Amino acid sequence: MPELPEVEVTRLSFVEKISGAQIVAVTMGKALRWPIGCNPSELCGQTVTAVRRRGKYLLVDLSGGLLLVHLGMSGSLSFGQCLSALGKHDHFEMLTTRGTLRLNDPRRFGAVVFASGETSDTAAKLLGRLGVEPLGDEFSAAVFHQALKSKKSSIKQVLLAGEIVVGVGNIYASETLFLAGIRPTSRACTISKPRAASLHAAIRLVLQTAVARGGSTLKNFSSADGETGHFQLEAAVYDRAGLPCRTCGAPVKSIRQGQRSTFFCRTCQKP
DNA sequence: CACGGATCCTGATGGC
DNA sequence: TGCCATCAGGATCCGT
Repeated sequence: MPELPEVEVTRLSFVEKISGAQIVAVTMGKALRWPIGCNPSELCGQTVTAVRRRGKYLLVDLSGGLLLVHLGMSGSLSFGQCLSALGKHDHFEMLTTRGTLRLNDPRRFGAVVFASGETSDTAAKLLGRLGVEPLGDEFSAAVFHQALKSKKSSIKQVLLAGEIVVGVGNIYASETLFLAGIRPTSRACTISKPRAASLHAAIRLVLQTAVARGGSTLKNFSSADGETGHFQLEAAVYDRAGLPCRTCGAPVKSIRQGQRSTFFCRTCQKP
């Protein structure tokens, strides 16, 4: 499931294998979030030239356009020699000369959209408002702090919105704010420069570590309970309501912000 | 225009 | 066991 690190790890898992492949057939299952925006047969004969990532979107470059793939809340991609029939939640399948790309997405919040080019209206509508890449050079502490000044809503909501920086999902929003010692309810515009710098560092550290770990999310780690050899990646606050803060022992608080759960420590995270 | 809330959909889980 | 309510890692759209 799809936080930025998992999207990136998914990309890395098949980009080399699929690049150069020619599309042979495309099959659609039930409707995803948006229509694909072309006749699937138009994809046949096109060549996959690359697979890139922008935020949580995968950009599958074709000889005659590109496919924007989003995994939503519950989507996952597989690439290989698919011999089995389409499953109940397989809603997109692309047979190529090098293997088959499949999207499995029970909740169908994901999408596969064809765009004629990266600057087309279709692509611009989906990618145009995205903030900077958290692991790229453009994401500096100074620019981050400056951007936060213009946002009146809570810092947690600002992180989730992805208009300043992409890739911080609901889990990592709580975790990075804990690492930075910032209360999730603080208005973004009130965050001082040194605190913005702490948050900037926390975002890069957490996302970098997750990518290096193969995209495994904190959620998956905590549900893989029992003897973990991966203690260092256990959530500090996420999904730990009422449990003792790992730093100070105070019970972790749970609130809701914009219909999403937020977890934090009242002692360690200052407004 | 910036913000907060409703919304898309299915499945897992917990209370009664 | 079943039935119902609630919640789930996302992001757009709509009303104020």
